[in-house]
Amino acid sequence: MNQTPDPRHFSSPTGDDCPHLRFIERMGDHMELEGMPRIAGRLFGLFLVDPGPISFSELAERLSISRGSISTNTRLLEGKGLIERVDVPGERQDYFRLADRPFVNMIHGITARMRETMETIEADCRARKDAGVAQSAEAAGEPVPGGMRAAHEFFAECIGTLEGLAARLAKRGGEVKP
Amino acid sequence: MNQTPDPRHFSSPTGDDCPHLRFIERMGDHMELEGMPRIAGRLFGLFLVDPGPISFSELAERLSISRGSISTNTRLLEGKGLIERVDVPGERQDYFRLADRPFVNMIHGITARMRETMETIEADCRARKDAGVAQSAEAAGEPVPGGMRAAHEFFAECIGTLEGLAARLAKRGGEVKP
DNA sequence: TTTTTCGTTCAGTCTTGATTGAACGAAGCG
DNA sequence: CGCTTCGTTCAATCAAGACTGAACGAAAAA
Repeated sequence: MNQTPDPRHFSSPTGDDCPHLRFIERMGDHMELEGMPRIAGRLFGLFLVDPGPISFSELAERLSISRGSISTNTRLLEGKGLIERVDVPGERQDYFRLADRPFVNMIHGITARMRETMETIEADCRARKDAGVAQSAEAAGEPVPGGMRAAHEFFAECIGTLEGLAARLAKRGGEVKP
Repeated sequence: MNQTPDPRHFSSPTGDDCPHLRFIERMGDHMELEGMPRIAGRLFGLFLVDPGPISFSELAERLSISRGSISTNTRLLEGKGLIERVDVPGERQDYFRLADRPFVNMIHGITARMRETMETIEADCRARKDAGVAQSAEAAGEPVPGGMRAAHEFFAECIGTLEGLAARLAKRGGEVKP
């Protein structure tokens, strides 16, 4: 089955020479790099190009993706706050559109992952202190290795900085205007 | 073969109840989440706990990892500027230690990926403009979809913010003190 | 009611990439 | 020179997860 979006709605059969399709694939690549299914990235890319409400089955057609994958990945993107499910009066199908502030929400997703990691590091540091010392040779004098402290500080700093960026983006508007 | 680090150097056979080992596994998880091999993450975690020069074969022993994987992943981390290969006089083996400013370099790696994506988006935008219009229906009035512009702006903003953070960390010291 | 059209779920397939282990060349040591 | 000990490379294995397609239940339409 064809892996590239249905070119019927665009201009090029391959997609390599159409900025729209290239952009969509690019978001797929990038998202995949970030550890997300490629299809989710392509969906997001499509919505960036065409934010208007798009029906469930039209998504499947335009991207040549099985309905199963559409269901899974739209729910994934919905959970991350990147797209929204909207009711279209008189229509039985589900419709989706780009969320209000997709990029702001994307940042929140990233910081959430970081915060989770950071908190387990904190727990490890506490456990390390509580457990006393003298269990392993190389930690005799210093309860918490400098690297662990540095890692914790790094995550804290990152989270703060990114949420600052999110707040700035949100204030400036943040939503994607067509 | 055992998947957990060799507990001989620590205190617990499972690693679940030793902050050091938990931390190492945690970094493995996090790095894997970020799309990097888990082993690379565990290596990095080990160096955060024990930054001192560690020999090639000791890495294999302590983490119960094949020499092939050590070779591959140390080179990966080296390329990312997270660890360094150091010469230990009189020793035939390769030794590694934590890089000077691992987290600063980590940020640069992230921004590099983002910049790459951003630049291809820029190219798409230019191509979209140059190609004139009137090729697809939904882009008749507006050359570049708002979502593409927003995505580009987002990446630019992210890169700027993160490099600002990197600069701040570098100035503040940035290196991990033992 | 029956029929059709939805979206979801899940078992199965398939792709991708990590990991290993053996083979190899280089380089110090005897 | 052999012999050993390195680190690298590569084919083969293995595992994780994406993706599909069919089966399913719900709900509108007829």
